[in-house]
Amino acid sequence: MINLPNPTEAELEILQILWQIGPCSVKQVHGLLQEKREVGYTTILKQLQIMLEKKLVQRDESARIHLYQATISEQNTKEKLVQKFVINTFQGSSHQLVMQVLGNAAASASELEEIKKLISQLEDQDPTHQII
Amino acid sequence: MINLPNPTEAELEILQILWQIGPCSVKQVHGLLQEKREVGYTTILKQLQIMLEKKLVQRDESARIHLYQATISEQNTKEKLVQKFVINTFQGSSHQLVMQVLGNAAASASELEEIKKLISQLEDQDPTHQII
DNA sequence: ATTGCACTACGAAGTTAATCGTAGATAAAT
DNA sequence: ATTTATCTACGATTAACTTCGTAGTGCAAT
Repeated sequence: MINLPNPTEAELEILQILWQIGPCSVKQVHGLLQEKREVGYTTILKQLQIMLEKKLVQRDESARIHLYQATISEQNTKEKLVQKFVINTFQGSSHQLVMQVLGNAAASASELEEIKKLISQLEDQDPTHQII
Repeated sequence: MINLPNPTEAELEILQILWQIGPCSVKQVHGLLQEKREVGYTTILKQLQIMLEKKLVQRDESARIHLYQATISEQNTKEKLVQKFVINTFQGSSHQLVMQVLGNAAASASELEEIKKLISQLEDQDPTHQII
């Protein structure tokens, strides 16, 4: 379990697709991205090749059309990205980040409900188990 | 009120200092950063000059030692950075981000208390005022 | 078998970020 | 007035990201 580099912005965009859909051909990935923005086919091909070098994805070459799939998990990757973001932007205080998000881009009632539920669960745990 | 570019990582590091301390000389900024990591004096000087071009900071040149201060507010800047991060990483769902942070890097009891208080306030507002 | 299509490989260019060295200018100290 | 220390200005370098064009390869269809 070596530590792979965090994905870049463009790489993350591709990973989101792979996480959602599963193993994909270049054509598939390109097709889905194309719906959002103009981008060349070989651009995506090259990105996937680079991601392969970085071991962010692996590929099945058994068929002529290679299939790519993510080697890093969505959950774990996002955790790391959040962690880095919190350090850069909020000097490590994830609490500050939460307050920011809740305060400004608030949530709908049902979403607040969900968050409250999660907080209750957290409070039921060992209260000395402070992670922040 | 033109829209300035988001600060880069290195720029944000400097801005945090300016926000915290107020107007600073290059020497001051460098001194504080030096406590955290090895970095050359002219690196910081150059950064501040670039940030000046980008209008992220302004400077007082009346004395020989120039004093730099942020032109963009901490609150507004962080809002934009969070927004961009949420789009890139959580496809725009800030709710997902909050759940992630609360779930993984949980908070201390007092911090959860604070968050709960904020949620109550939000719930007391017009419930149709959904922003997410 | 030949032609055409779809896919991969590879190289190259354009950008932006980040870092630092050298040189020049100003003030302070002798 | 020289020398020394402190700042600023500017250029150059390096590395990473992103993008795409061209070329080559192999399958498929005539």
